[in-house]
Amino acid sequence: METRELRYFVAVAEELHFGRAAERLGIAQPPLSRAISRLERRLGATLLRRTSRSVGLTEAGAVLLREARAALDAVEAAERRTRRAAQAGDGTAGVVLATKAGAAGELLAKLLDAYAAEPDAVPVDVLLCGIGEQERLLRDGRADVALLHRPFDSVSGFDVEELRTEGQVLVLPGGHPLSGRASVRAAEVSELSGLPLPRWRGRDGTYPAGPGPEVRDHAQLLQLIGLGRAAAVLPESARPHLPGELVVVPVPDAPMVTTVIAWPPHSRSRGVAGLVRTATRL
Amino acid sequence: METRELRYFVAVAEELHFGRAAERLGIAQPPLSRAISRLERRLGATLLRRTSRSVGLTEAGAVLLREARAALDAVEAAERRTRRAAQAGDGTAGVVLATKAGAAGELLAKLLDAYAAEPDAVPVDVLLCGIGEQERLLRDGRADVALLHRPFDSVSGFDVEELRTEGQVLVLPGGHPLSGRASVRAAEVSELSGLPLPRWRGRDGTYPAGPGPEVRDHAQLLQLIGLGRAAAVLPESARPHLPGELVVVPVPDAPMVTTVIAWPPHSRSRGVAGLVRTATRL
DNA sequence: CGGATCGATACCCGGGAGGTATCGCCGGCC
DNA sequence: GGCCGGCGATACCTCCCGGGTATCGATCCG
Repeated sequence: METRELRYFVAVAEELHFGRAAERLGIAQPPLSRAISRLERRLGATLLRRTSRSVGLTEAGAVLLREARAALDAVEAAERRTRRAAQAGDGTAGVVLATKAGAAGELLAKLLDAYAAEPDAVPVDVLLCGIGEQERLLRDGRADVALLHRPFDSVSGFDVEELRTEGQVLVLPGGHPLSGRASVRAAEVSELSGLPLPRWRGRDGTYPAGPGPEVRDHAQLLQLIGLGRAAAVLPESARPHLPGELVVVPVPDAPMVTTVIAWPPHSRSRGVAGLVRTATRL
Repeated sequence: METRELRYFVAVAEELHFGRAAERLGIAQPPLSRAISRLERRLGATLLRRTSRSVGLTEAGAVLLREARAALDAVEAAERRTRRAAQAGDGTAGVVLATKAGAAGELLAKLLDAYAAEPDAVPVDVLLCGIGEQERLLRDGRADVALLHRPFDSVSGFDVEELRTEGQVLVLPGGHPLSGRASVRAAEVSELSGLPLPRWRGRDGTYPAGPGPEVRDHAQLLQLIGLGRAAAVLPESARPHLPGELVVVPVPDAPMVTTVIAWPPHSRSRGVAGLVRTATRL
């Protein structure tokens, strides 16, 4: 199977419409039809169920869609990482580290400082990204290593080292009834009088249904809390970055948050290895 | 990048010789040269350093070799899993479970029994394989799920659920001086009088250097122990399968062995999901 | 210095990727 | 019910590129 065929198939499987898929691919519809037929013939499998009014995935097609996405990510990653390795001169190929904007601030600073002091350090590019974006970057090669937060981020398919585990705290606008409490139970948080929890943007760009304001990053969230329009449960380490007018109450029975450093399993380049070693010794 | 180009590059990078690589690929040498040049031009990277007498990898070439292998595995897996999903009729696509021959016997039996009793069970093909082979099978799509033993098998890049943790025991021929002992320390094992530990075959087909017989599977090993030519440290669960003339002594300070069920992160098909669910409930 | 080895280059051929035109099927609509 | 419009498949053409053979040029070796 050639990657072109996989790209074609993914386009059709996502659009469920040959015409639109062809347009998206920048080719005409007939070559696309032919390519898919040939793919089906070579695989000995029916991938799409077509009536002349609609297109649907078969069981085998659904399998190929999942697998093809993973394979295309891997190919794309190969291309990107090679390009990067080439353009930085031999030996000094930099490393791209992805991290959530507005989280893990002082840990990141300590890591970068400590690593820069290592004898064999290579340049590190830091990529600040939105919620849930790191997984994607790591998979398609735009990043080489990432700081993730379990259980929020999926680490599935990556090698990880745990760096730190911490509890969570409830962040409230000043003057809220709960703001004087020494601690709050998780159950109480879900029924906060008048203060809805925010809805984070999912990795597909949509928001889950329900009440609460739609939120894309920490800055937005903190502003909303300051305005008395929301409350949120965040890892303890967010505390130093909070503006003074917000109040913090520990939530002892909220799930623990573990910060991990993650990298694709096969890519133990010198830069990644050094960064991971430094991080675990922090 | 097309998979053909990746295959070509991997062949040359492994052989470090255009002629042999071309032969291995079943094409002539000139098209191969051209294909590699074009790949380099498109990537804007020098992948190979050629003198007319020898070929060597550049930094970027080494990166591409690692990444290309992973990408080709993913493409191959996509192809194989799709073929399998297609040939079993819709909905009842079977699952291939890889496990080490001669290990995890009764756990496997219990798992298969329990899963077969589930209402939505699909057929399970069991693939008995050699040491370290499961990782490969899982990566290139010949298997969908595997039973692995940490820390012996690498689980890097897979999703896992832990099933059982157990200690290890020393297996000796009857009549050996240590055979009467209630337990042995790990340090003592490495200096067993006259009984070398076996050398397992690595995943590349070679054996590590050192004394001790070369061993490929458990049957061979047990026979050698019976002949008084070797001793071995094995997980406790191997005990019921041992022939009567062998003696077993616990090694309390040997590393614990964890049996895990592992699967590729993106492939949570119905069959795999069910199998994993059953396994964790065992 | 001549031969052997090996990658690059030159040149040719055929298949396949891509395009346009058109067909056949089907659902909806007046 | 018949006509139209949307959509995927088919037919047919073109041209690029993957693959082949012949040969060159460099380098190492005897």
